[in-house]
Amino acid sequence: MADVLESPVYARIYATIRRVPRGRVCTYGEIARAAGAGGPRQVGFALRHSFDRRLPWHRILNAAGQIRAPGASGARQRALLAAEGVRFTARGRIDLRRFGWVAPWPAGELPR
DNA sequence: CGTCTGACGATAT
DNA sequence: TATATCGCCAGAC
Repeated sequence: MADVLESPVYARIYATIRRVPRGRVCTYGEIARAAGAGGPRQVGFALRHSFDRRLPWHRILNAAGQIRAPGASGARQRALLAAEGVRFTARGRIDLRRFGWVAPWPAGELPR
């Protein structure tokens, strides 16, 4: 199990994702910044390889407020979000000004 | 090492 | 608003 996903950076990525509140959403880029990850694509990688990790993975969208999860996951994501009260625009996007959540402080650090 | 891929993001058009 | 392009970066091989 010497999985790369067990490294500290992934632990921070997952920890940050777990902080996204129900009914709110966050972007790949914001998670990456707050977790001190290499970048948005690393967050995508983390999610793609994270079955069964008790993560609110469906609350992660791209910077345009669009679902980027591939295939069936996309439809599932949309349903999960709708179930938490997140509303979509007519063209299937989410208004980040309204549902967006920004990490208050970087993972690992505490406010002072 | 070099090359390719991708659940990204910013910018130009 | 949509598409094209480029920058970015971890992993896979």
